[in-house]
Amino acid sequence: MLVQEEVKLIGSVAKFSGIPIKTIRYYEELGLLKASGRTEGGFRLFHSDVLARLNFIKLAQSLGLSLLEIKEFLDVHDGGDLPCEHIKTKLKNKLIAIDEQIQQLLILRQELEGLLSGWEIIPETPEQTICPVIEKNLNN
Amino acid sequence: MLVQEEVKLIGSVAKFSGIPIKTIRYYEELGLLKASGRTEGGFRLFHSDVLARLNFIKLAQSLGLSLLEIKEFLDVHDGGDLPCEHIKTKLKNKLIAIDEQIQQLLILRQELEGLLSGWEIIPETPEQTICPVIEKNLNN
DNA sequence: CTTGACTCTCCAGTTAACTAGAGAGTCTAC
DNA sequence: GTAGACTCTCTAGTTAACTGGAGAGTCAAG
Repeated sequence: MLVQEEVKLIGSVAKFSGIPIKTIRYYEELGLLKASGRTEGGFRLFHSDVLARLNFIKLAQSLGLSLLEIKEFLDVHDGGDLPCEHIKTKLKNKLIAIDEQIQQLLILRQELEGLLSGWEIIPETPEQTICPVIEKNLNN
Repeated sequence: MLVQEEVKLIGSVAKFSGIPIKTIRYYEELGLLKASGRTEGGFRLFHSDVLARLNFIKLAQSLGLSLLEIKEFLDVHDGGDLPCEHIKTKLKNKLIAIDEQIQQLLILRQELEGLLSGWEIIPETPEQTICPVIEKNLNN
């Protein structure tokens, strides 16, 4: 296999992941990340699987998970002997929360689409129309 | 009709909406809310449609909109003569963002479900199994 | 007209998640 | 062996969205 133990400095990781150096260090400080080692002089060394980790963090974060929640999942991944039952419950709750979130997003989506289509109907009324909108959001 | 001009003090609004007094005042300060008036002595008076407004804020917020974004929508609702074209674009972008968010939520949902079902397979292994999980999240 | 619950403003503190800057050391390429 | 780019730690600042407390005024019931 071509799997080479590729090792990167923090700047390189930042570049590849699109996440600022400072943020990476911050994540390390929080325990979301670990450098695989240091150079003689103290520079952090990461191997490239940290990129996947950072991606996961980004994804999870974009979905509204806090860094703390994310850390919990990652800690489990890292094979600590954590209270599995506890985590499992959390996972289940998260699943439910996600379902709710999806439902509400669908609702909002529909509303916004309604508003937009309402707008589209009047294609070129120069400057007269005052946006009639959003009312709908308030009637439920 | 039975529409009575019901007027509430802030404490009552807080109670009905489940939103703390301080937060309501904070929202007013940000311009998300307006009191319909004040008593002689300076107590805020709200009529009850503020509850719908607060609900909308809560919903939108739970979906990841910032108070600023929410304010923009509410401002339009309140009939200011705002740059409609601009808001329209924002709305469209928000729609797209919501779609993406839904997609990613579905992905994460699936992943989490996979993890959970993996767990469920082993119903009663006393204390031996170390959670094998989340790995999947890191392999993409 | 007093008491107790409620509200006011103002100011300061909190949490999460960064972000900026100083001052100093490290690495590498010439 | 030095210049320029990179990295280090440490401290402190920032933004969003609250939250808490002090000190004082208001309201409604008895």
